[in-house]
Amino acid sequence: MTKDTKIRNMEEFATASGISRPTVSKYFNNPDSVRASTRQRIEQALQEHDYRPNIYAMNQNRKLTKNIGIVVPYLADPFFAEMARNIEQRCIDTGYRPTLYSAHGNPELEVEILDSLRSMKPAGVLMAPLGRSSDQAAIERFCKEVPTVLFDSNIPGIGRAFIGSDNMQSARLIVEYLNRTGEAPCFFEMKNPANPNANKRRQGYVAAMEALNKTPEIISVAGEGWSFEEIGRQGGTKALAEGAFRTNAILCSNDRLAIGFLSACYEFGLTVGVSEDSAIRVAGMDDHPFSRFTCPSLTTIAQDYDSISMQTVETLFQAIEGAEESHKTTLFEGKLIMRQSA
Amino acid sequence: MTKDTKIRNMEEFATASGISRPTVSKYFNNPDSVRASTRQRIEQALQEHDYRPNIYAMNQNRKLTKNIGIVVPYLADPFFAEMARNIEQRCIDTGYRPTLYSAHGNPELEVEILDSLRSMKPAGVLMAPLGRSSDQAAIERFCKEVPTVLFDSNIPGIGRAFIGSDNMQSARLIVEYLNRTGEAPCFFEMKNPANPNANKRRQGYVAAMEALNKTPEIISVAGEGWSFEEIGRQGGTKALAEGAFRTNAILCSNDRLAIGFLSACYEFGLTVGVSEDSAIRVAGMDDHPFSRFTCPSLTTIAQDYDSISMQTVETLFQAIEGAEESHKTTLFEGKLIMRQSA
DNA sequence: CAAAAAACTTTTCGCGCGTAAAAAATTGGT
DNA sequence: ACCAATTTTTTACGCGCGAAAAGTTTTTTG
Repeated sequence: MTKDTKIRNMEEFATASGISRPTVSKYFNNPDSVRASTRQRIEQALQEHDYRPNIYAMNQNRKLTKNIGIVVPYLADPFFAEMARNIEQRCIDTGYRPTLYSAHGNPELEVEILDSLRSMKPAGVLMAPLGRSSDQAAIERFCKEVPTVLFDSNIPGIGRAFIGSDNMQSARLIVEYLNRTGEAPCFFEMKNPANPNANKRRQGYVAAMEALNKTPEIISVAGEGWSFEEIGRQGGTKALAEGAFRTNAILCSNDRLAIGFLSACYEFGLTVGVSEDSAIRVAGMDDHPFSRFTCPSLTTIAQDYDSISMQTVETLFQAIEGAEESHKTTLFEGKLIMRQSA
Repeated sequence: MTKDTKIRNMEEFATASGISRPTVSKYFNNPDSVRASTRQRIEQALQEHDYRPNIYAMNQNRKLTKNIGIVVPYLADPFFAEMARNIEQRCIDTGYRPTLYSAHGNPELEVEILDSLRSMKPAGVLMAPLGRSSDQAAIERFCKEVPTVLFDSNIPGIGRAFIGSDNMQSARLIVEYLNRTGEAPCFFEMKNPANPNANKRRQGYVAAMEALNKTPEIISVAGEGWSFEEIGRQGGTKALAEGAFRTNAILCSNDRLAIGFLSACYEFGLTVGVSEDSAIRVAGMDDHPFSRFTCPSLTTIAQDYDSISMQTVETLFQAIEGAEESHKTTLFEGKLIMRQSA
């Protein structure tokens, strides 16, 4: 890499590579749009002079930028961190520039992110909304201006598409497993869940229990925000003290809640697990990255991270290219992950 | 909010607000740089017409943008997610636009992020490098072009400043505590730690042990990458099977490793805790967000998240304004968090 | 109240690139 | 080697704003 002549702009770079500036511009817009021989000359000059177009000047006049916004509700939750990593990489591989935003559990920040996003004219946005607390009107307005694909948490009718997990199927799967291997489970959840998946899961639990001719037993605990572990621990402690559980199997609405509940069980002196000498079985949902390492390791339903993220970005790219307005919903099935807790 | 006349650019907005365009421009550059009466008129017009300057046109000509880059090594680690959240908010409050990047444990991606960052001409960058695997030359080059403050993980001599934890002090604190309340601890770590803090912690452990006239016992386990829990679990299982620990107190190099080690203890049938009937005591370092919820809850050393993030952004803003070239290192003391595991 | 200082307006220029239209060059097929 | 199709060059314009200079108004100071 020889950096003899410093390139200041595209004009100079075009001169240095012996190509006209508009053609170079065309190349940066889409390398395949120029003849192979031309592309080679540009790419060779690129190695010699390490020039990069000014992104601000580029995006100022382009009708559509190559930017993709990724919005998640709570980045300190490793589930979303993993998801974001996955999605980011796919965007980069397709030649786009992803930018990651987290609402940090705050609806107002979520709207601010959308405003900020609007002003950077993204080609599209991938968004997992906060859910119940979201400013739905604001999100709807945004989705009308920018092609947006929702994932993880649905807001019916908003955005170009929704990709998520089949919570009904997942709940049925784990309920049937627990019932087959012991007592049918009680359902442990937050009273006012932030995430709409929680409601689907409760419905799935009830449906699955009724199909088995068992009475659903739901324990809803108080708590706001995204500190699910703490809510699970406090609510679990209270519920255990009150003897609220009618069976010895507990299905938690999600893994983070389950992690907190496990902590409550431990403090309560209850041994958790599948084995004969255990007092209680606990299962979660999501296959959170840390669930493998709880004590005991957590039996759960794994969401299909890869499929969800792939489908999410592909759907967005379709929406960017062709202007489909259909609002499809795609759900992926969960897989049973059998570990030691249930 | 009346949106009668659609504002397309600053010219139109200036006309609508009865102020000249350069003054409006000045306002957006720094609201305090215009007279109070003018500011009021602009802000009133802002409410009536909801205009936002084109960020691309803005940044094209500004020598320094209002962008701040935040680079972390691994976002799926809740420690960095928390840190990022904290730092992000502080930047926004100061009127800057932070953008978050994660190297996802990949040194090449880390360099790509730096390249991408360069082309967006940020006012400054806050970076926690990957550590040992980082392309130090590339980072050094970057730091010479853009004011950069390093945090969490130091690369000596690079960047405007480094802000982190006092690992030596932290290690001494926990070693003394463990020694005072039972047997002196063995040190459990990764053989080739990605993060340079690990080395400081080992040094701190050795120094503290020697000060107590005890022989340091270090168990280093194999494993690459950022799957610390899995490395801790596998390495822990192996070490336990081999009877590698000379005392019944184990100090893990960080909480994630400790979480994996706890999992190994559980599978091994060892009861962990401070109580008389426990077989082994386990402690970690970092006060990871999940450490409160392990079984048993993890005794650890808390890093001072708030102080570190505050000092980090303040140092950067000082570096942006005044051109100090001193490269200060600031370390914050850790606090002992006594829980049930040790 | 006059002079000095500060804030504002007007004018003009340029940033680095996208884009469009017309002219010129290259390519491929026969 | 010739014509048509494709690609590239030339030319020209505009995007939305920052910035500098010079003139004008307002505010502050003594």
